[in-house]
Amino acid sequence: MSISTQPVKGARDFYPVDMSKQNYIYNVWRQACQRFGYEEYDAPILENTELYLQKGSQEIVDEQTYTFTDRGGRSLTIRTEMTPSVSRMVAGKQQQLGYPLRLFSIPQCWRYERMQRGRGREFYQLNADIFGDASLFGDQEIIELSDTIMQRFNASRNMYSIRISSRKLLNELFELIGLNETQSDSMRRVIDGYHKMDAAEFSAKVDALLAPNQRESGAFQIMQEFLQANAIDKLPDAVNQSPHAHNLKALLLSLESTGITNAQFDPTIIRGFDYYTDVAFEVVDMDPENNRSMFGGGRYEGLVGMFGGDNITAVGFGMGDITLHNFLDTHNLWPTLPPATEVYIAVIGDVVIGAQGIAKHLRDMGVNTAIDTSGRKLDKQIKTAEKHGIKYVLFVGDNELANEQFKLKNIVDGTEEVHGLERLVSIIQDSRDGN
RNA sequence: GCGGGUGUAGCUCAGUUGGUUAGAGCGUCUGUUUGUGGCACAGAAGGCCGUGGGUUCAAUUCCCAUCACUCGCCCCA
Repeated sequence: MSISTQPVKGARDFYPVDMSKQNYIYNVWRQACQRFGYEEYDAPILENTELYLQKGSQEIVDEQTYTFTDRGGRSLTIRTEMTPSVSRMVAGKQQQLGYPLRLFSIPQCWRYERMQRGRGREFYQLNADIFGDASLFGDQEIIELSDTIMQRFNASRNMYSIRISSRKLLNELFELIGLNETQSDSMRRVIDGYHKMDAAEFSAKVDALLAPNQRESGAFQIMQEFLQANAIDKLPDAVNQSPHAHNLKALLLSLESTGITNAQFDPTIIRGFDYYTDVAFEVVDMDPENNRSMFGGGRYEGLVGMFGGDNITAVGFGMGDITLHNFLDTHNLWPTLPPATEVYIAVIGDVVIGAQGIAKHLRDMGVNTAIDTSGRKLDKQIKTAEKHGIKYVLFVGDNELANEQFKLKNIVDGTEEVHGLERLVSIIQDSRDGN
């Protein structure tokens, strides 16, 4: 019985080809965030389990996390998301950090999920947040950053849609029709599944959670009217003039004025996380084959305050790499990602030491260079270069070393050129931005 | 938690209505080619047919169990 070559269930191996895709994603994320003035941070992958137990979410910790007891008897949990950690960090140095504080990170996270398409257990998730800016401009900026990232992945506006809602508006509505805490929770769940049910099922579920007097006072009609509002100006009269509705209108207007034409009000946006308190949004893939919510975020006002000290409002979003992979796959948006190695030196005969000198020379001139010291036959050396996707092979033998003229072969188009090293380096440099 | 599918060569998969030495393509290695890959030709290596049990003269094939992988539903802080 031999040891399995498979990674742990739900975990991922990144061979070089996969890693270059990951790095492409990380680079787009990082550059977009930095362009908006966000600073990178990181936190440990392990946290005290209590960090995730704040909302009485024992069940979630038990069933969907990697939790274990360490040698010191502490209960630790591998992070399932970054928001609790970053809130902890901000709370820990809240007097020293300047506000508004813009932070981003690309953490590896783990959830003990049941496996299915588009859902592994290990994932990487961009997290970007603004702390200490309560204005609507913060919400706007976070959504604009999300959108910019989609644009940088070469998505066009008909490929995705930004759906925006407001917890506070929803709560106002619940209050208006007289729902208590329990009823509100149930109602949120019904709304969350609104698109998956037909009218009869919906009315049955709503009826089930309403008290008779609420039913008579027209609560059902108001809910229905609200959920059918596919634009912000179609809200029911009852909440149409509320300050939260005004905020949403202002937000949508300002987004549109920055060119984001694919943002719209969507009353069914709930977000699974219950720490969101106000504006919440989701970015949805419009492809009929992959029509699903990809990522989202919103404002959360209570997390930093949990650690004692002052509360600090925050707005942010999280974007996972797996759903992004699906998006780039279905819309065919992956660019060609050449390997970092630019030149592969094929050694002819017994001149490895001389060839190493050439390799050093190339490296000193800024060319990423690998050398074949295997002593294998020339055709095998070329084949290895091809297999690794390396564009150029440089041949080094006795003659070349003697007269300092080298043959550079372009494996992609088969052309060959013989020059001195300086000239060859400039050819390589010229080809970098081209193909 | 519920339901479906699949386990045969490094990879993708055939196949055996139960019967001697188990098949293909791709890949790998060798050679044609002792200084030039992709094409072609010739050859080679590589399999407890997932694991355990049962039926049988005989099981990779049929039956049961088990494990692994996989897809969908539920869930998704």
